[in-house]
Amino acid sequence: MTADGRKHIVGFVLQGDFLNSPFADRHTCSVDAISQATVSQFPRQRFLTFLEAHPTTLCQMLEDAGEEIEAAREHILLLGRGTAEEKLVEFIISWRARVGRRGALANLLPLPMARRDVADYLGLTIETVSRLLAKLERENVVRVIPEGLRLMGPTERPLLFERSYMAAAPVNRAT
Amino acid sequence: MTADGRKHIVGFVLQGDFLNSPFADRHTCSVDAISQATVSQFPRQRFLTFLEAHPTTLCQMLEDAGEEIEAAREHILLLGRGTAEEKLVEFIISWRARVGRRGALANLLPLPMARRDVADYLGLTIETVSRLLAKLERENVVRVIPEGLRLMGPTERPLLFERSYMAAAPVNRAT
DNA sequence: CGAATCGTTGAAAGCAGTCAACTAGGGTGG
DNA sequence: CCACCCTAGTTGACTGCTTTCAACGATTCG
Repeated sequence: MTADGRKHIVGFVLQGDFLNSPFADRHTCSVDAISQATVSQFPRQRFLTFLEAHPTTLCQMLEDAGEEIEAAREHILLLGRGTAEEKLVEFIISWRARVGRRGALANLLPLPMARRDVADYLGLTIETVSRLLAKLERENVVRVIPEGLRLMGPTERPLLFERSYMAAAPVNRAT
Repeated sequence: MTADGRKHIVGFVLQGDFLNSPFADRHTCSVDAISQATVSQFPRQRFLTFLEAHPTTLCQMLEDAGEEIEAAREHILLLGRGTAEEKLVEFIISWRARVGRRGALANLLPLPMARRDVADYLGLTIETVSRLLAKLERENVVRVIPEGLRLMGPTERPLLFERSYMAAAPVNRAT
């Protein structure tokens, strides 16, 4: 949250996700549970000692961190350059990709979080989210049900932000 | 970049910064040099072997990654919830904090990047950036000069987004 | 039943984007 | 040397998307 009360949600956590870095000297986010949750807590020093002795695990964590950075950049691109509708659609698609891995029914997408949370995650207002969901429903893309969404079209719809990359500029190569 | 040509700049790199993760199997961003640059390239496999043998360095990289995630979240908050003016002011302040460490003159802030780059970093248009700079100049906050900005006021101005944190919701504690 | 919260919908306002014109500086070639 | 072009940057007028403000329906809980 900002000092003046504006809130932003950084992400939604699923089973097995780490909540923060073992190096951070203070928390920079708060965490709210929106459904039944079990949290495992590791004493910092013992965890660090463990990591020191298990470089493979350490590598794994670094790799995960890299993926998180990548995801954050994707989100930055979305927040900075996407329209409200693109933001919502992208959220639906990526959320489906995440919970889909966990064996949910293909066309039934649970939305355990409130509209307020979706809005705060996408940098929108709840009214805009509500309106856009209504719009997608009119276009027969989704059906809004109390527990979440029923996806009507082919769920294979590609991400709007399929990216293209420019060739990197030539650089001086050093040792 | 998005497929349809919209661009977003993830960050500006200064001396000593790493460009990407040793684990990423492909590049997800391109890099452009906006001034004289020297780039050090490490062969992946040898670098990984080196890391494996130096857990301290590995820890350091993980710590850096954590800081980068933190910075990305800060940027996400800014892009999602800030007004255009807040974005620009926050950029000026944080940019000053970064180059200031490197011994630049206190009130002279170089802006080696183009307006276009600032706009793409903040999710704005060049016109908006230009207008806001003019506005800040009218308000005697900065003076726009060809090489960058001259900061007029006290440079100690606090970040707009000084954050406040909610108490975390109680959770079940596991082993 | 009343209160509170969540979600939806409508109307109006405002901020930033789009389109366009203009200036200034730098490089190129005649 | 100057005409020309190209790019970067600035400024203005207008549009439009999202927010804001407000009212209303649905659901839950005491």
